[in-house]
Amino acid sequence: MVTAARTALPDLARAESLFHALSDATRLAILEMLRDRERCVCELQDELGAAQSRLSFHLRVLKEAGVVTDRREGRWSYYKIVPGALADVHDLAVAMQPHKGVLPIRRTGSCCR
Amino acid sequence: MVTAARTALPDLARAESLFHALSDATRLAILEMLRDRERCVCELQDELGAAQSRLSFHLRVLKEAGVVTDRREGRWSYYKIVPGALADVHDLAVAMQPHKGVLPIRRTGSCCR
DNA sequence: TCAGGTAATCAAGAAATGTTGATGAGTGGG
DNA sequence: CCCACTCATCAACATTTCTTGATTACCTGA
Repeated sequence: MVTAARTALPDLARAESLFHALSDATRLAILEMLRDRERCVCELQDELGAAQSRLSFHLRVLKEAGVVTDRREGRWSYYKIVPGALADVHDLAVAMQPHKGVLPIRRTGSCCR
Repeated sequence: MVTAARTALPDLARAESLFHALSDATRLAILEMLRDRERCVCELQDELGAAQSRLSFHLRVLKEAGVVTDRREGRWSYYKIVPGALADVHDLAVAMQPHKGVLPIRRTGSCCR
């Protein structure tokens, strides 16, 4: 659990869920397919060779993390990337960079306690 | 599993492991602490109020993902962020951005198959 | 209205991940 | 040499995540 305290990460839960959404091969493959245009589930199904319920599961994870949105059209659901989501990932990576001005290593006899 | 095919992600496994390393609150808290300077395990332990074996577990995940490195000094192990790792995250986020030139939605009667 | 196509949801099981407490290895002070 | 300290590793368990197959709901064309 870890209590947040003050942190450079504006929203810890958001970071967790974003990174988790991107931490799976199936989901990365989906995103790769969505990079040029939106797709319906059955297209993803065909190209990725994955079961429909499996795609539904992963699409849900992506959607709940705000990485994709869906749009219903007739029988089909079209999914596309939310560009801002990847911008957020980008920003998080920047925010997590170690500070440039490297502090001198503390040389206090004992390490802690 | 999902067969890779050609993908914009240079190394899918690397992306998976990087994002997975960042998808946990404890690990993000550790990274937050390592942002200004390196730390020994017991410092992390004290500040985060986490059991030692738990920190060891998470530090290993971060290390195997190439996000941190460790350095032994006497009894202590000091961990610090590998700056290039976050640069990689940054680059991945950029590489995954949807294409700017949005292709027209295909209007071919049937969706797929 | 009915049949077939598309996709979300569910339950059950499998697999991966995280937590805890215990043990053991290496280090260094006394 | 001994003891306390730091830390990695381990086994056992708890929890979460993923996969699969079945069911359900909805839409559309005939």
